Amino acid sequence: MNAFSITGERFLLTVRSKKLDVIDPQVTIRDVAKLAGVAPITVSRVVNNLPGVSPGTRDRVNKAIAELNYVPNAMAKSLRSQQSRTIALVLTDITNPFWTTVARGVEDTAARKGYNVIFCNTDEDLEKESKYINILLQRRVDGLIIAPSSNDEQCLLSLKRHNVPCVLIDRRVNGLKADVVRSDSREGARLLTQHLIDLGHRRIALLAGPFEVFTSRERLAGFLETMQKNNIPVDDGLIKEGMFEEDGGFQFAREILDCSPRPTAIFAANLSIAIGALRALREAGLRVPEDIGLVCFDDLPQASLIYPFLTVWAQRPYAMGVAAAELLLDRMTSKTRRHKAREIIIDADLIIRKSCGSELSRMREQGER
Amino acid sequence: MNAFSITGERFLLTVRSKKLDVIDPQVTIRDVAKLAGVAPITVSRVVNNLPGVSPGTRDRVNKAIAELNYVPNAMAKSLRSQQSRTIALVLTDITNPFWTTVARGVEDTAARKGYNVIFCNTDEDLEKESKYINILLQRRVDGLIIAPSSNDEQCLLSLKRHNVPCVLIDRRVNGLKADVVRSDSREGARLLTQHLIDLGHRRIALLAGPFEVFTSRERLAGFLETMQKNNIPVDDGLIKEGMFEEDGGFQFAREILDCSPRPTAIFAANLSIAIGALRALREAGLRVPEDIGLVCFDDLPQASLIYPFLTVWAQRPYAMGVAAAELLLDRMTSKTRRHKAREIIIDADLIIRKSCGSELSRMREQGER
DNA sequence: TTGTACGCGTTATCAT
DNA sequence: ATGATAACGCGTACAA
Repeated sequence: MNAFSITGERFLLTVRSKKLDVIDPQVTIRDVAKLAGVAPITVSRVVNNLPGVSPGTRDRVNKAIAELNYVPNAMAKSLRSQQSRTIALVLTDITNPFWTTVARGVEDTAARKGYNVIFCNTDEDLEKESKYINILLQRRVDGLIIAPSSNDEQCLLSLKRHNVPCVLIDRRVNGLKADVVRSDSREGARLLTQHLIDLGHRRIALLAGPFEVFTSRERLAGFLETMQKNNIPVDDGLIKEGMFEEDGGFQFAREILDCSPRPTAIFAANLSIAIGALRALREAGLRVPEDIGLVCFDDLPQASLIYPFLTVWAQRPYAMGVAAAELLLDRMTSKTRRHKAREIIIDADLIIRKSCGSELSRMREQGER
Repeated sequence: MNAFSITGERFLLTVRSKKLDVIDPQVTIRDVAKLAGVAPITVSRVVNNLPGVSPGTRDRVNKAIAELNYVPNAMAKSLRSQQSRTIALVLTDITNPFWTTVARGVEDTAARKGYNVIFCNTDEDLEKESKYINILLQRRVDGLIIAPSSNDEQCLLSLKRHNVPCVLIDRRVNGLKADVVRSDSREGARLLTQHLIDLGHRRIALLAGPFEVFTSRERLAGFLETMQKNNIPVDDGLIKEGMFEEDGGFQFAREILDCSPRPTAIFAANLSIAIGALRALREAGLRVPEDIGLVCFDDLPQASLIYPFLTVWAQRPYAMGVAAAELLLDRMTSKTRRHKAREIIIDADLIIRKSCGSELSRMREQGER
């Protein structure tokens, strides 16, 4: 190697590059130092705006940086500093408008504080989830926000073991003491159910999400509580457990329409399910709310326009994303990693659009009794 | 330091950790090696499933890994291997269903090949864009997929300079020779316009996106071409340039409704604009398509249900995401970085939902002439 | 104000 | 089959 030093550093550099099979030579802090005639550490000080560099030197260094198009290597920096300035967002499906908006909240917040976001879709699949977590652990993400796809705490425990700050979003995991940002699903379910009951509905179908998921159980609980409180018997045949997906909503709505007496209203556990159900209703020639009531969780910005009839429990996914990211960043930067788990409940709104029960459905129901 | 060696490595390890102010000691390949009684490189071989390790040794190493909960450090690996196994996705707004779906396509494809995805929202803001690109350059992402927010090639040139493979998605940048994955906006605009014309419309308003954006110009071009081809004069007052956002659509639609004679149809450059316009139309008490025609770019999975009246040019964002990721990964892994730029055009479909011109609007138009 | 020496956790290279 | 050594690019600790 020393033989090359006669020809100067640039040549040596090229040789090194060839060995690594890279076409463009990586310009390192050392190259800049050489060109500016200073030590690497001085360049480091300039790049990071640290004190202790004379204006003249600073200038020379900056010129060298510009000339060489030097871009600091964040990976090397991370290796040294033991922080990647990266967080991960693990959710079920970015395609769902709810998660999309959460993601935007997280990214905005992270970016503001100088963090980048890696996102992962688990599709509610535990295997994918644990695979991702493993990878993220290897990546040494500084923290992660996750919507756990089940109650299995295994994956999450491995995060704890490795001391990776973690915020659960939207869902709690039973028995796991961890930070959570969510909205009050039980309360939402209570209000939606009560709304239907107030409109005169008694036979109400629940198209639920997977009970493996906390949020889903909460919605079920809120529904049952409220039915009970109003002394309305619950027909188990009208409770369907499925994925938080459109196809399930479609399928179940169909099945439910075959029940007799037919339910006069449907409570969909989220918007996807509601949309699927809506498809089935249209197919059956039923109008909402004239012929059958429909309420659900989640909203869309354009919902008033698109679904002028749909009463919803509108969570605030953007706020949830922001809150989760802020809590996480807080955990990451706080000196002490020992702390009590926090649970942040983000407000949500009951948005009542048109009455979901009409005279018609009320009459029909009375006839059924 | 040597003083501690009497007490064994574990203690030494703890001491080091204290210095770094980390609670949980980082378990390194060396710790595993010590415990298994082998050299670090041997552990490396086991972890990476390389040959040249006897079954017995492999076993001992695996046991040590399990006991210590060793997780390889991907940053160190990256530093060494000069690849981060990370790609970036830079788009305007993940909240837009079109981009959401692109993102999903990209992530699925990347994950399949062992890459993670960092996503960034530029909001069509050049400053944000170049800031992100700079950060991603520092991060040494192995490649990036970007929807450029303008025709400014500066940011992108810096990518070229540093030899970072890059695929443009949805939009070309004039004068920049680069890989692109997009759909044929001009053709889509032609077909949508012709569709309106065939229905008898002659006064058609165009609510366009920013002409700074390639896609937007293409849609304008297709519109103009088709009008011209049909010998229909174009009223400049009926062409509005705005963002690809709902509020603009709302605003412009209002303005356009004040024109006299009022246009009989609206061509919205994307779905957000169309939704905004729809709001304005409803406010004005106009129904689609009975009172006014409306067509647009982009579709939603549920569109048939939600907008049973809306004729659209349905691009295939998922396929676009997949294609972009595949092209990018291909560029990244191909030995030779010199190549001709490729342009991949992803099919799209004209989805005609109900007639967008009715007898009513045709009659009104004739009366106007 | 500026520089030297070393270590962050891996792996390529070469030697045994 | 296994290991010693060096290097990836940067920043801390300490010295000058």
